[in-house]
Amino acid sequence: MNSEYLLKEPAQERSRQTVQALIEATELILVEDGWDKITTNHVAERAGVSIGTLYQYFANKEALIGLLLEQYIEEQFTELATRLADAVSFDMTLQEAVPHIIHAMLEAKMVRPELSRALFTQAPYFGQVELLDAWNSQAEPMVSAALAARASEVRDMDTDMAAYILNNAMHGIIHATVLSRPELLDSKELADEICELVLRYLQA
Amino acid sequence: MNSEYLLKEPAQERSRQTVQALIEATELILVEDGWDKITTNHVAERAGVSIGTLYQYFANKEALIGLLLEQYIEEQFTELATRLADAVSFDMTLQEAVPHIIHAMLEAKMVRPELSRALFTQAPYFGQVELLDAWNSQAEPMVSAALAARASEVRDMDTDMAAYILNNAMHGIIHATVLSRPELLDSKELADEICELVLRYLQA
DNA sequence: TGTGAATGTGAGCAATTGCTCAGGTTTTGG
DNA sequence: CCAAAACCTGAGCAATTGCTCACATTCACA
Repeated sequence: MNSEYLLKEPAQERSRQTVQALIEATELILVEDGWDKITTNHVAERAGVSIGTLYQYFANKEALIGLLLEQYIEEQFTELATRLADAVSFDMTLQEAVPHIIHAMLEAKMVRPELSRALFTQAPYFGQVELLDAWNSQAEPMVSAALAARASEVRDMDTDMAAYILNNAMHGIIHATVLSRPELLDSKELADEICELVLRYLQA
Repeated sequence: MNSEYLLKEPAQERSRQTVQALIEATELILVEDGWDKITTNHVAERAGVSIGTLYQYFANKEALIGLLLEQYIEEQFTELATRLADAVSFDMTLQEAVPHIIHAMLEAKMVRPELSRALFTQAPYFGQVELLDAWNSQAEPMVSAALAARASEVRDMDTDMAAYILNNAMHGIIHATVLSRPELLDSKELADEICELVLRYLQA
């Protein structure tokens, strides 16, 4: 718990569950009924909680969605980080490491796919651009640093620009796939082709 | 005029202008005040038209946005098609043609950038996935065919898959740039790097 | 010039929204 | 045990929403 989106920190276990119930109700309504069915009254009712209680922890409707998003993005990020830590080590060659990374990213997107999809199809991006920026401001330097560290294996390049390109190209592909071709997400064909794109871009 | 989003076809010039005024008011409100300020009353008022008139041509709020989107996407598409027809011919090599195409796509995105941005940051994707699919169902076969026609210049590949990858990778980059780094849109650096990505992916 | 079709009006309704507040219940800690 | 803090309740208000309908105006054209 603890977030800029919370009006006050729940101190007891009871209230911590209340807040979580509210977030889960928000998610459920978003996934099942869509963005414009998310109303404070509706969320409170679905969470089995009074509307007054909702307003003790959330300043307004936006805060509710803000916290849901924050949690989702953090989950995605740690999900990815875990898989990377498991599968990638520095004695791998670039040709070995890239497929693992691609695979990890595709797998991360398959966690809670309904929420992934709902977020992208239903949510107005209002206020989310900053969150995407926040994601990129974490991911891009990591990629850039990784590329710099492997300078001997890749062509001479502006690693910041390359990280920007790779990051957004991959997101574009994955994003489109989640939306329109979810069945492709765990296909070897797609993963292989993304690897091709990335490796060819990097190779000397 | 004439669209599935129109409740009835405006027959006289007067009503054609009314419908256009409503669409423009919708766009103005979206760009200036944001998605959730688009209310039928508000749109009608801003268009200088009675609310009753609005409901003679549009079944509901969604139709209003639907038509705006339809017009925007068509505009983007013809914009791109024109630039491509102007700049790309078949006696160009792949290395010559690709930069022109990239340039055309970046330039197309710079038309009505405020609307581009507003659409992506403000609009719930509800009902837009189909429109993106529609775009892709036009663009992907074109790219795929172009690749097939240049089979001698590119590596052996599944041209459908390659078109899918390239299309969405490019959109991912351009999309992110419109949102967070609009000043990069007409930079040579970005265009060059995208060319590098595409050409390296295609080359034998 | 007259008549029907096309177009336009706007007060206002039924429903919904975000949110408040005065007061009740539960938990904590001394 | 008890008081203060933490937590919870839900009726209901002010504002807004999408939308209707009875009626007025303008147009095409015979």
